[in-house]
Amino acid sequence: MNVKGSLPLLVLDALSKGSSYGYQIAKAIKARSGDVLSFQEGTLYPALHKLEKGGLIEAYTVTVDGRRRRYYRLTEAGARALNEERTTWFTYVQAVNALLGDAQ
Amino acid sequence: MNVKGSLPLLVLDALSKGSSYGYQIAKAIKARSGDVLSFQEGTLYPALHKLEKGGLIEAYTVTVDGRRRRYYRLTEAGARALNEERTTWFTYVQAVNALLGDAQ
DNA sequence: TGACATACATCGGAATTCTATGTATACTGC
DNA sequence: GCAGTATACATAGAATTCCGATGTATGTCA
Repeated sequence: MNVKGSLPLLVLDALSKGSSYGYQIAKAIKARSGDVLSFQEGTLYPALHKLEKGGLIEAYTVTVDGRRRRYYRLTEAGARALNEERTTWFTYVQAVNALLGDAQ
Repeated sequence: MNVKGSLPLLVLDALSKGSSYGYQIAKAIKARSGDVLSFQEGTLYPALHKLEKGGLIEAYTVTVDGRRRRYYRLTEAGARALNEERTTWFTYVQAVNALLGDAQ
């Protein structure tokens, strides 16, 4: 299950903890969320390309054991966007929880 | 701003507090959330039709002051769906917040 | 009479995600 | 040696969700 719109936030957050690459980001989000969050490759790679085009992340290629990895790191603009998206997220969640009676 | 996917939950929740109609539901969600949540009519009405087709809500028409209102009430299936969606929502939010470090 | 609010509805487009598929390499077990 | 699985990237097509625009119609207030 995924709420549409939260992937960029999760990717930016993941990269704020250190550079990483698509396959690893996907595994990390899935594992660290106890399988609650699980984005498919067909979702993740286009999202990474879009963030790169928007200048929020930048890429460099590394070959490890014959396999090519496309590492991404957060740009300054990406760090700012992360802060904004975090704020937006918490504001939204708080609003929904208030309507739901916040019974949890 | 809206996180896609949360509208059915918000509509079912609104109707769990009493029967209402589209225009009023939209106003209520917007007002009660302090303008944080705001769904347009082009979004809300199709969503109501879909929930009705799915048997989660049922409609009856009332005319007040010459204006027709299409009231909706929650069905039993709708009440069950609301409980499920609430649980799903809180599970999802908890997972995202955990990844974000829950700094709020 | 004109502006605004109420109340419904649909159409077209944009954005996001999933499923499926394809390419290529490395490792493990048989 | 070969099959299966994991790693690692990518794209195409379809479904879903939402918004903006537009349309219809009525009531109220200045």
